[in-house]
Amino acid sequence: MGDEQVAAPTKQRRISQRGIATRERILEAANRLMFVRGVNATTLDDVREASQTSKSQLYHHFADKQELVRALVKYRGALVLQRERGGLERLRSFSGLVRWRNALVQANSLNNGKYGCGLGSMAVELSDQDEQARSMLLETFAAWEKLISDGLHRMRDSGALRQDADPEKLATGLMAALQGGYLLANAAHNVAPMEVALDMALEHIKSFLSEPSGEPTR
Amino acid sequence: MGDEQVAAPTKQRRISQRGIATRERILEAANRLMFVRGVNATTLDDVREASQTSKSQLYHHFADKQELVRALVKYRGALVLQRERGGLERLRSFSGLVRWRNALVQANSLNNGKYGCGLGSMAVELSDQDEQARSMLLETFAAWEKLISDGLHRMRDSGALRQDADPEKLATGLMAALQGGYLLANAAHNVAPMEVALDMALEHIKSFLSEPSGEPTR
DNA sequence: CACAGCGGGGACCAAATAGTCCAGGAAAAG
DNA sequence: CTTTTCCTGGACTATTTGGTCCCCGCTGTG
Repeated sequence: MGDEQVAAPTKQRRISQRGIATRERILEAANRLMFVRGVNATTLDDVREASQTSKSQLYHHFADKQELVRALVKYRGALVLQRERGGLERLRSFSGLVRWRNALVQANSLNNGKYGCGLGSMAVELSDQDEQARSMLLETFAAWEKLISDGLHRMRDSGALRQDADPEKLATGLMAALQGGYLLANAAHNVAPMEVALDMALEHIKSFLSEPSGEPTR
Repeated sequence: MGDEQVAAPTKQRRISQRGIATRERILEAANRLMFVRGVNATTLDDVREASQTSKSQLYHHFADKQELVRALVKYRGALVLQRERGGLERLRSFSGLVRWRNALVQANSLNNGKYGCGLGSMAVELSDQDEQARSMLLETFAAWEKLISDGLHRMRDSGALRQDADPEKLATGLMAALQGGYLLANAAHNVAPMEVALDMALEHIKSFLSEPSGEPTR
C-alpha cells in the first residue's frame, strides 16, 4: 500500500576503494596459494594469513569458501584469457603458433613443470565437486580454444591453411595436447613431455599447411 | 650384551585371509569414492562407511590417510596397467591402435566424460602434495607409455611404421592427448573432446605409416 | 581345549577448519 | 560536522575430520 518500490533498488551497497583493494588482495593470495597447493589443500586461514587480512574480511567479501573458489575461477580465467589474447589475437602464421608454444613452454619450465595449468588443475579438482565452477571453467576453455581457432581461421582465409583444415577440431586437439602436456610435466617435474605433446599438435597442424609451391601431391 | 638378535626376525605378523579381504574391501571402496569425488574431498569416514568397516580397521591396515592414498595409487596403477596390457600387449598394427582408442572412448562415454582418468586426476591432485605418490604415478605413466611404445616398436620393426618414427615420442604425445582429452571431457561432461584429441594423436602416428605402395613422396 | 595374537566394533579425543559476531574505526553522504 | 554505512580486527563457536584406545571375538596352533 505505502510506497512500493518500483524497479527494485537492488540494495546497492556502496563500495569503497579500500574495500576493492582488500578483495583484490584476498583473491590474489588465494590465487597464489591454490596454484601451488591445489584448491582443496588450501585453507581459509592460509589465505587470511597470506593476504594480511582477517576472518571477517574474508566473509565480508565472500559468502563462504565455495564463493571464494568460484570468484577465483573467474579471476584466474580472466588472467589466462588476457594473457592468451596477447599471444593469439594477432596469430596469422604457423611461426606465430611456434612462438606461442615457446612462450608457454618457457613459462612452465621456470617451475620445472610443476603446478600445471592454473585452469586445468582447477578443472580436475572442481569438475566433480562444484557444478557452477565446472561450467565457468568450461566456458573459459571454450573462449581459449576460440582464440586459437580464430587464428586458424585467419590462416585458412589467408590461404596459409588448406580449406580442408577444421580450425575447431585443430584447436581442441591443441588444447588437449597442452593440458595433457601440463599434466605429464607436473607429474614428471620436467617440462619435456609438454614440449613433445605440443610439438605433436603443431606437427599435426603443419600437415594442413598449404604447399608453399608446386602442385598438391594428389 | 644379552641375547642380541641376529638377522632381525622382522616381527613377521601373521596375516589371515579375513584380514586380506578387509584390506581389499577398504581399498576397493576408497577407489570408488575417490574416483568420483576426488582424493582430498573424500573423508576416511566416507571410506569407512562405504567399506562396511570401522575406524580401527582403517588404522589397522593403513598407518594414516596418506598411506591409504599411496596404497590406492599403487592399487589403481596396477588395475590400469593390467587393463592396458590386455589392449596393448599384442598391438601390431594401426587398426589395433584404433581399437584401443575406441575402447577407451566407449568406457569414458559411459559416464559422459565425467571423472576423467583415475591416474591423471590423482596426478593433478597429489603431485604438488605428496612427493612419494607423485613418483609412483610417474612410474606408472612411464610403464603405460612403454606399453604403447613397445607396440609402436613392433610396428616399426615389422615395417608398418617408417624408420624415422620415434616410438617414445609418439607414445608420449599419445598419452598427453589422452590425458588432455580426459580433462576436457570431464570439464565438458562430454566425451567429444577426448575423441578429437585421440584422433589427432592417431592421425599424427598415421603420418608415420609406411607407404603401402608406390615410392615415397620425397 | 587353552592360549596367543590378529581382526574388529565403536566410543572417544584432539586438531584443524569453516563460519559467526560485535565493537570500533574509516570513509562517504548530507 | 554529523550521520550513516561500510570496512576491519580478532576473539569465539561449531563442525568436521583425522587419529587413538580399549575391550572383545575370532581363528589357528600346540
